[in-house]
Amino acid sequence: MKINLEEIARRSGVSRSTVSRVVNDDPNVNAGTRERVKTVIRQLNFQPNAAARSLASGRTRVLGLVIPQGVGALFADPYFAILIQGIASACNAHDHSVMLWLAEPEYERRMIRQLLHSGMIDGVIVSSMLLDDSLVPALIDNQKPFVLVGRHPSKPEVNYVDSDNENGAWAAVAHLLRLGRQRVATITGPSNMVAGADRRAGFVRALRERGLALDPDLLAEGDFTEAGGYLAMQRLLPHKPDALFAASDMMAQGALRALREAGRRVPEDVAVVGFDDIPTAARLEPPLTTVRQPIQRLGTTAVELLIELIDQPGSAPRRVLLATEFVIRKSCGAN
Amino acid sequence: MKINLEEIARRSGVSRSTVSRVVNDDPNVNAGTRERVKTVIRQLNFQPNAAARSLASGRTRVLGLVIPQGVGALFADPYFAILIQGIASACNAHDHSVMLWLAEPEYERRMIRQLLHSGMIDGVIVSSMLLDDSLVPALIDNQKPFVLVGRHPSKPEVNYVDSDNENGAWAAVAHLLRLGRQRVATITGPSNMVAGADRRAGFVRALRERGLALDPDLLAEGDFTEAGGYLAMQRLLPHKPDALFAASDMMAQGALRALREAGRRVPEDVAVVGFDDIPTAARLEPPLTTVRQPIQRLGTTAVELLIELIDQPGSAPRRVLLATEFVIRKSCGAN
DNA sequence: AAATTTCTTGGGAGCGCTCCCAATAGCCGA
DNA sequence: TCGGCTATTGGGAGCGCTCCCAAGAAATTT
Repeated sequence: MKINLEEIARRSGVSRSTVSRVVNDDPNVNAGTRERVKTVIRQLNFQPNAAARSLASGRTRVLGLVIPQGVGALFADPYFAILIQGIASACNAHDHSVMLWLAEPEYERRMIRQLLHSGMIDGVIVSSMLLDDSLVPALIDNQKPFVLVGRHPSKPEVNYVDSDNENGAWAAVAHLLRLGRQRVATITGPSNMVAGADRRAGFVRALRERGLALDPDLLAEGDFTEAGGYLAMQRLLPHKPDALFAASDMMAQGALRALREAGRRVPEDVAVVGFDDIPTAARLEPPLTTVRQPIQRLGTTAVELLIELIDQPGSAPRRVLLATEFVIRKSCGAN
Repeated sequence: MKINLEEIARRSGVSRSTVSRVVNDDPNVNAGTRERVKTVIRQLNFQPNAAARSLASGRTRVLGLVIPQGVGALFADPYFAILIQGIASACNAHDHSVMLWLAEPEYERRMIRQLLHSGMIDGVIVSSMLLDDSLVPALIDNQKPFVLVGRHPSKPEVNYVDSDNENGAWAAVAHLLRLGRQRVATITGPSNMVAGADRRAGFVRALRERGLALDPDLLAEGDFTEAGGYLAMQRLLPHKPDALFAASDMMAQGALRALREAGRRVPEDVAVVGFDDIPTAARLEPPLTTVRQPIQRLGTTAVELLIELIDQPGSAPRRVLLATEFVIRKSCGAN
């Protein structure tokens, strides 16, 4: 049996319009009528048709989530899983749904067209990893509301949520220096990702504040993966660092493996600090000192920002930096 | 400027109907006309309105993906990330989209209503972990096409895709026995998940085939997490196992940690085999022998099955078991 | 040459909802 | 008692598309 507004209306002796008002919590309905209609709705388990609704209203209550596919390797990092969880959870709480788009190069053109012109979604959350993403300009040109998870360096007018990567990194490195470490090395993220650049900036600033110069031999570029961290650490080893700041826990894990193989003790010979505080960080050997970033809150905040943006188009751009937390465990040699 | 079928029709000198035919690749269009229309469509970057389309046709070309929220801990396992990737990728290839639903208990009622009655999606993929899921009966009652990722034990009529967990586990344990191990222990998954039960069944069968009885002291229940594996191993240690089959790599990782702390050498004192072949398995200490399951293909297969099911409702239920692959590394003591 | 079939096209009738305006009923104060 | 208010309700007009039927043109048959 086909059940729609009209059917509910018939069964509760009112008009389609009144049922619509009840469904949408319009206050202009008599309290008794409202109850009567609601009862019928519950009885029939009625749910208004989403397509008809968005066709008539122009809103879908669906948010798009775009995640760069990259190599599948990136997915080994729990970061995305937790982010997705935060986003989905906030969407639930705000009665929205999430549509997921993995940005695979071969589908990108179609993806952008769908995102922008099909009317499927009201706004987009972009987990922005790459600096040269063609998606952001397209979104701006087409006035599609969107929020970046991760700061965007060049366009000042975009809305974003990010962890305070620079200060987080700064705190970690400052701590290592305060402990008396002399040769602090770093494994950075890829240079084309903002998060990597920001953490590196924090590293540099901490050195500067102590009057130390940046020794290029003590800086190795990684790719946020375990394997990348392992290789980077092998490049650093000949230069005898006595401390390491790795720009992600996955890379720190790889570095620990390289150190172990080389017979260096952690933290005695080399103190190690990571970034992220992924679930396994506390269970590494030794437990990893790290900078915790609130990944889940990154997601919920992005959703809230985006929904505001959809409700009030043209409001001033908003940028949110969430504080990180320095978590001391064994690997830095001070607890 | 508002651009729709009618507008494209006007600009290319044909009717709305003809444009619709072109958009939908209907063969009944003159080749010349088709080209003309396509040119205009490309020029204006036209994308048909999704809401109108599904309102008129009753199809949305959107698949729902339901993942049990559980404790966030589950998300630390790369399994879901890879599965999502497989599903999203296959959806792209078939010109569908994915809508993501994390099954949080407090939203479950609304979720089920939306899933079933809002017409938002054409079908559902359920990453079925729990035996007693109330979603499955609801889907059956409402004739919503759906596919389970993970075998369903009780309802024979449901469609599912799964890894061949039992044979995979059997192969691993048979290998350990063939190497001459006498006291093979296992850390199982939670008893309310089918994958856990199936892997345990494979373990038992391998023992039986060698005429060995199941020693309850050598069986500990875990929860597919690293921490769970660690605790389970501690319970097993007093019973002096000389080999371990862990029902997931994450649990194997925890077990390795417990063994290391207890001063047991792997593989000399205890040979260890995991299950999954997650990206980090090869980088554990020692590299983990494991049963690789094709997680990504689980996802793509589920999508293909579901789309078939949507196109041909009422076809015979289909069940697919994908073969696993035994991957030998250091931790089992034979390579 | 007429009749039939095939190819191609156009237009009407919805799909189920929201939005707007008009209509009715009930209420107030003068 | 009457005009003007407000509270509540009903119904028409789309939103942009698909589906179906019919019509004309072109091609084929007899």
